[in-house]
Amino acid sequence: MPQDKPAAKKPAAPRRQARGERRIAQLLEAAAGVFCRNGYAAASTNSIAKEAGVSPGTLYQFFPNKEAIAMELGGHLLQRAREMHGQAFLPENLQKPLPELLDAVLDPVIAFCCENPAFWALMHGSGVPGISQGHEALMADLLTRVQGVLRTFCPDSTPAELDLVAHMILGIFKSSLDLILATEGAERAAYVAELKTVLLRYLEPAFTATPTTPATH
Amino acid sequence: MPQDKPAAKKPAAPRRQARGERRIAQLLEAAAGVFCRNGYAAASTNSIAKEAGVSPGTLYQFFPNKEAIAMELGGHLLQRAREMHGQAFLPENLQKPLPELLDAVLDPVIAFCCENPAFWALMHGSGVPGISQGHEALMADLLTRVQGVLRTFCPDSTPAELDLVAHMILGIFKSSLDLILATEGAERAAYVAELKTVLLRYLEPAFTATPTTPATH
Amino acid sequence: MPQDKPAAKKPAAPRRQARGERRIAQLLEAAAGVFCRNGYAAASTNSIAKEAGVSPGTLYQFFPNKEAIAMELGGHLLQRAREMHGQAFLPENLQKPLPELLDAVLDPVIAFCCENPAFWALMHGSGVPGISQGHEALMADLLTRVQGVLRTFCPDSTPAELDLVAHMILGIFKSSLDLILATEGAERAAYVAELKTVLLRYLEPAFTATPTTPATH
Amino acid sequence: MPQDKPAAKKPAAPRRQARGERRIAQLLEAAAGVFCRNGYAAASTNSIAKEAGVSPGTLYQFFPNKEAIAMELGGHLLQRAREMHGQAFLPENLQKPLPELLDAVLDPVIAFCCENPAFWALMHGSGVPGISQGHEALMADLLTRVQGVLRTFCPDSTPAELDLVAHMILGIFKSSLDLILATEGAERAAYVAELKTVLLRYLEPAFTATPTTPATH
DNA sequence: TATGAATGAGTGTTCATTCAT
DNA sequence: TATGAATGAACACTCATTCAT
Repeated sequence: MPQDKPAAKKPAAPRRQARGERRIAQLLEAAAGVFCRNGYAAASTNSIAKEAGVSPGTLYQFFPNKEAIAMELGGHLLQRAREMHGQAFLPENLQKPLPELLDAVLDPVIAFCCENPAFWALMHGSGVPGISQGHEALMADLLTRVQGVLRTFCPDSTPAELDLVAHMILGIFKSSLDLILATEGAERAAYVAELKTVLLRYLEPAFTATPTTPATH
Repeated sequence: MPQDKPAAKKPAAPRRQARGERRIAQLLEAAAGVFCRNGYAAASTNSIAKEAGVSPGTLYQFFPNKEAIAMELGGHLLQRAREMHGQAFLPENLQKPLPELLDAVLDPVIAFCCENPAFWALMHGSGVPGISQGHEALMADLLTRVQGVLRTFCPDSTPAELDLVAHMILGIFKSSLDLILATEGAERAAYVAELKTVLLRYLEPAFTATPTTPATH
Repeated sequence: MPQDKPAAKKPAAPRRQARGERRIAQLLEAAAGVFCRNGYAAASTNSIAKEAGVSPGTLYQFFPNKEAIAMELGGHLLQRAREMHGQAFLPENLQKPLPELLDAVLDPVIAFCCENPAFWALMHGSGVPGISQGHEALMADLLTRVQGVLRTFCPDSTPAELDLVAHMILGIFKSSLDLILATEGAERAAYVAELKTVLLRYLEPAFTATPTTPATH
Repeated sequence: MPQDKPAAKKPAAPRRQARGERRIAQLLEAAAGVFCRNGYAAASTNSIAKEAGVSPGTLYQFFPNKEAIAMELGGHLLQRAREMHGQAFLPENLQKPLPELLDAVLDPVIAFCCENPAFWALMHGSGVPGISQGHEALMADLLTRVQGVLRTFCPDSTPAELDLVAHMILGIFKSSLDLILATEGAERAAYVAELKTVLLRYLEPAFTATPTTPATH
């Protein structure tokens, strides 16, 4: 994909685009704030423009419509989330015992969500098809990765079983994330720990049953 | 004045209201459908009226405003949900061993939510103060009940611990419900079973620790 | 006009119509109240029906539309007002000296307006063409009568002068009536007296200049 | 920062607003017309927008709601009316003999009302609280001023008498204004003259009784 | 006849989007 | 490029009027 990012060294007109890039970042930041506070549906493009300190017309110079803003924002975050998952699910992590594995996988993802609350706001019911698709793609990706991990420990499980368990894990993770994002400090840390406890206890039987003898539940 | 309102068999006036009652039911059903599909905010009163096959004016003959529709719908369901919880948490259930306890508590609640998908749609971010309050009250009630159960098994836990665990349980339940409601038939049953597995494994250590005489609070 | 009023002695079906007459009176009374409180424009037919204790459909069985209610009400009152004027402007009154003439003419009209506040409410800006016409006809009638009185005292005045003075008199009367209707008891009486003072002083020069030598202002 | 807002000659930004200012004037003019023709209540914002030749949305870019339009219109006019009263009731005017005093006070007020017919339309039953308050404040102010004038000429009157007479004067003025605004040219002039005659004759007795040293309140 | 449910055009207002400058 | 005025379809809601019973 050679035309994906202009390689940072084209001498022609990058100065012109610099302002545009800044504007876009400005607008996306404003959008993140407004989406976070009001949710996607209740966020008006005019209010995003105002938050960004520009006129509505300017906003539409960079984004064809409201959905595109959410897409761009969500896309960025999804991209970064995907990268994070790539790191979290490195083979070296997957060979650790379960508790360490959970730490290695969960901690960066939780940190990312805490630092980018708009991500979570957008993922939850933006109603934007593109976002939902992206979210679902991300979820599918995560699902695949989780299934991969599970498979290494329970190689005899049927795909349906793996899918089921992976969905449950993600569900537990998401609901815990709600609690985590709604709290701070020690309480937040307690929820993080509790999430790990839940997953540990849920998965322990399968994992400790020796990699050879997968648990059939 | 014995003929004022005594004849328990609908003497004269209610005949007129019969059509109205039917309309109200019709409108609530239509609203449930639209709320389910689009969420509360994106549901327009005109679309609800159209779905019910009546004109917007008719809708407003029975409901003073959009919020009232949600309140009526959500109120009924909240009420029934509360009743359900009352039955699910009967003392006789609470003395069963954990697996049976989970069955006794979860099954009716899950069944209720499956039969009333609009309930779940309304509870999630309707933005209607009355509904949100009702939902929070319901959640607080559930939380208290769950904590009560936990306390009988883990009488030494601190209130903060009980609160934490109760929140996690509810979170797990809610996220699983999303999966349950999104599926059908065997898959749904599998999710239900898996939810119980998760909770069982999560709570087993605490419950088996002290099968002592349950505290009566 | 033989079919105008059924002559009170037709044996056929007057019983049937009796209820209708009562309904009409009921509705008109309710309308008078609502018009008085809210004005014509802000009065809804439904609220009139409710005030009368009947359904909207019933109202429309007797009146083709909202305007007709105002017309009927205004018509009745206009009719009675006209009759009152007939009595107030009896020749015997017109020959009295000015103070007594003012008493004779003003007192019954003021009394009528105090007893029928809806009359005044309707006359002022109902916006109903028919009412406005009736009101204007009444005013024209009054104007003519006042001009007639003026002419007997100032026979040399031009029609334009008479018209001018008559309009002023009516204007003064109407604005005073607002004050009179807005007050009660002694204060109201004071306003009545003051109105007479104003008119007395305004008209005295013309009236006392002997009937033969009309004042030229 | 000397270039922040010093260059008293419209540096850059206000060019943009020029069109807006014109639109506001246009909309206010349209509103004045519609209010005049139909009254405030019956004037729809859409009809105002249409009269101004713009879309409803444009109207709402400059006014938050219908009431604000009336407030803007009425507020300006009330302000100017108050200023006019200030000039009309200058001490130098109040020491003139009654006929000149009436000219000095009435002429500018009448002229103002003739030039701004919307003022009168709005003052009469707009139902807008802000306007009604402003109108009542204006009337109270006028009342006080009139009472002040009266007191200088009739220092022995009781407050109740002054109030009564002042109310009558205002009432006469208002009803005459209706006639004045409903006519034009010579007829209008005749009504103006007649109004002065009425007030002159009404007040003469009191004023000629004691042309003593005016009280300074 | 009387009811009250039903209608639908209309109201004030919002907001994603476009356009003239 | 950036502005902010302009658009118009849509929304929540009202009310004079009609209709089925």
